[in-house]
Amino acid sequence: MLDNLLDTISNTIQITSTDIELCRIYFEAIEPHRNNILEEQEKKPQHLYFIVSGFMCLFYHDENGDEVTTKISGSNSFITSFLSFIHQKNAKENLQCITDCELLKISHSNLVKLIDESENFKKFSLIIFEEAITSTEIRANDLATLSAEERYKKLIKEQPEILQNVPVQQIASFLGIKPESLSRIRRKI
Amino acid sequence: MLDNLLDTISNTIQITSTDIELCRIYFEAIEPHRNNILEEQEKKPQHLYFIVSGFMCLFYHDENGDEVTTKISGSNSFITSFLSFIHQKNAKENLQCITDCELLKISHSNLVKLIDESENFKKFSLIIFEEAITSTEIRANDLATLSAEERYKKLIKEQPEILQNVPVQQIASFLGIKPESLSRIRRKI
DNA sequence: AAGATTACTTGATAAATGTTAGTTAATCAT
DNA sequence: ATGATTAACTAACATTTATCAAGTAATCTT
Repeated sequence: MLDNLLDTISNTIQITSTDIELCRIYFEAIEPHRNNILEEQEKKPQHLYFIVSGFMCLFYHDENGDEVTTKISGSNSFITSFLSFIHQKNAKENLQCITDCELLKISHSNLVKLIDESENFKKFSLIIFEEAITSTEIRANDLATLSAEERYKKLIKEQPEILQNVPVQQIASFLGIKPESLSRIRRKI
Repeated sequence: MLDNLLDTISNTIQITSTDIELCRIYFEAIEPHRNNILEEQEKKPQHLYFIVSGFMCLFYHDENGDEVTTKISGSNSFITSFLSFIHQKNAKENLQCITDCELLKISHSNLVKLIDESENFKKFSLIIFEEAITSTEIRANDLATLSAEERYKKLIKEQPEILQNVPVQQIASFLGIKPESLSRIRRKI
């Protein structure tokens, strides 16, 4: 499991054998099942998660109690309520497993230690958070400028695995449309 | 002009007379005219701006060359291409004056100094950046869950001054709709 | 395995938004 | 000030998306 993490990290930055040892110490492997909620809305996010295998999402309940999916991630990516995690404030979203997952998690305090002990991880964690923020900006701009169909096509192109692994309802919510509309778009294409 | 800045800061954190002195040193007053572009797409953002009076926006040119407005701000708020500014990378947006403006600007290197010399400003700048990110998240969620009319009503409620000061085209772009649709919504309400 | 529940699809219709084009109003340049 | 350009509004029509209701498929529970 750790190998996936190390591979992903080394795709972005150079890491030393000490860094590898630090990962071994600070990351913990867990294998939660489908539908498990690992972090909750209105609570401080405890961990940053690396997805070795499986799919996870962030969602919140709106005024009507409906679930709104704000992020969907698959293998070899990091996920948490990023901004809330960084500042250790209450999260606005729940973090949930969409499928059974193999994860590596690190607590906020251990991440602080890790960053403290390794300049490489300092750099790397900045990149992760930066990417998370950038992807939110891109989501906003896509919602503002693309039609539902264009957003769906873009999703297929960029993360095709999502189609086989994530329920239509969640994909629709993430795309900002109703499940019925997504059904229609899928049939048409 | 500095008073507006100091008032705004002290709404959020406690500041000392030393802090006030630091502001005097590091912030520079400028009065750019309507339509002036202060920071450009594909270049490193040079400054963080505090709007004493006037309105500013961030926009980018999409594939078709159309302008997409991603942020509109008025008096007593901070604006720049936040993420790019923080990491001193090329901006994805232009920063433009919508009206004639009175601004206070601080360069990236001076902000670093300011943060270094005052724990209060360190805290405060974190809050500014956090708010910028949060507002992007809210924009994305609004675009995903609200109708054009609901988004417009929300904008009226939260920033009514925008209506009198920002061209319809830019408001429409920010709301993710066509100017004609916004015209219709305005007439109806 | 059988029934109950939930997820997905389909169809008919309504509502919202986009498109095109023309008109009026506002702004700009000389 | 005047004509030229740009912005905003309006209307008719087209397209997209939502809503409601029903049917089928998949999953869960016992």
